[in-house]
Amino acid sequence: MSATARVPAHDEMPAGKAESVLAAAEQCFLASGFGAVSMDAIARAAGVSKATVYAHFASKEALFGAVVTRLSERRFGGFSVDALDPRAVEASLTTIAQRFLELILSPEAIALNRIIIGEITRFPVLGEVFWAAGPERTRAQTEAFLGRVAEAGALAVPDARLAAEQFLALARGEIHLRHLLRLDGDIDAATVGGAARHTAATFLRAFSSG
Amino acid sequence: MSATARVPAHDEMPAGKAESVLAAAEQCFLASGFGAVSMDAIARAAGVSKATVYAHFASKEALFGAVVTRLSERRFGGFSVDALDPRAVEASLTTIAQRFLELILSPEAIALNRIIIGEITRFPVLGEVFWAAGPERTRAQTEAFLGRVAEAGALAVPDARLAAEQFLALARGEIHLRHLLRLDGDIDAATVGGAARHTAATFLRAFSSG
DNA sequence: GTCTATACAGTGATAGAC
DNA sequence: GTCTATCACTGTATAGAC
Repeated sequence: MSATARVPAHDEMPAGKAESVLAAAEQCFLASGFGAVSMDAIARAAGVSKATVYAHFASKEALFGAVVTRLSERRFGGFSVDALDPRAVEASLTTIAQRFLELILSPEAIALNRIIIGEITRFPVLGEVFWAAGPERTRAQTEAFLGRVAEAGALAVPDARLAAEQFLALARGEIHLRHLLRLDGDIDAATVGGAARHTAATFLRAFSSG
Repeated sequence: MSATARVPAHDEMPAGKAESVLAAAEQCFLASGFGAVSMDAIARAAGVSKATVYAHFASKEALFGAVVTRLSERRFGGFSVDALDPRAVEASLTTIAQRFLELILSPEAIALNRIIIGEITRFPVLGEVFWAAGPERTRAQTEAFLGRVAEAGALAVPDARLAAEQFLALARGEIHLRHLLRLDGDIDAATVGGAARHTAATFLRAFSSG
């Protein structure tokens, strides 16, 4: 055995060791959850010693919280439907459903959702963090869009918030739970497109102004 | 079954220690998940020694699998909508949505769902067990009911399977995820009733035969 | 701050007496 | 089958050198 220190291959970011610990912890936790990952494994993946990990994060729980919070905000922060045309109702609704499905069915989002749900008893606050970054944001965006649609007179939407919840529930369908349970493989573009069209069609029938 | 009047010393465990281990493990796993529960804690809760636990279950994993399988089937086996009238569409759909919500939002079902999702990476087969006992069963029941409704001409349902999925997705809404994330307290009868009525009303607008 | 080495508690699982 | 006592191992967290 050589005494030379092993340098991790993809440590190209000059953001310091704290960042590399955080990145390594992200990958480990997403892959295996909280309980199955040891601080040794995280330190090894980050290319630092365990003492260095503890120099930046007080405990495994604190590190987990930091990882989940950052991941939630980074993952769902980009969802926006501001640019869609409220007069092309069916096309825009189909696009919203498709973007929503691609977001929540992405491997990273599914893995994040799994570990939060699984550890919610131990980390109750993470539920609120995740909700604010994810479902709350997508719902608010959709609600605002439906408000613009109603203003344009293209649909009859007496309660935009309820309608947005129902639209997203329809889009989520049973696919989301099937992915959480590992019953379906990776996302298929055709399947997502079909689900998005079914969602928009059913929603339109229920809320058409005629 | 003997006719002799032989009174056991303790009425607490009429079904033997294997059953009491299973019952204790159910409570422990539901309360804290897989990783946070030790075999010592289960043995203590069952009132037996750890060696007795291992005399009946080969490993912690095997015990966990037995618990989850039994719980899934016991919990969701009773869901049936055979007795509902397909001509009283709105009332029957509201009842289905209400029963469905009461089932999936019950504390036991939520806790079961949590630990399965959280440990699905370690126990992939449990996803199939849970799906067959829960979502698959409720969907098949609802689909059969919608088939009878379409036969009676009360609704236009070209694809009963898709319609059943959409109906249950609408019923699940965002409440289910909020409960999984511990964001809502125990179920409120008025809230469930309201959600069930909204579900039935929206579904009826989308699938009315007129 | 970062490393090596280690303290200390807790875990799953088993041996042997009864 | 059931118990008590114990094993081998892994985990988190820390002490002390540099």
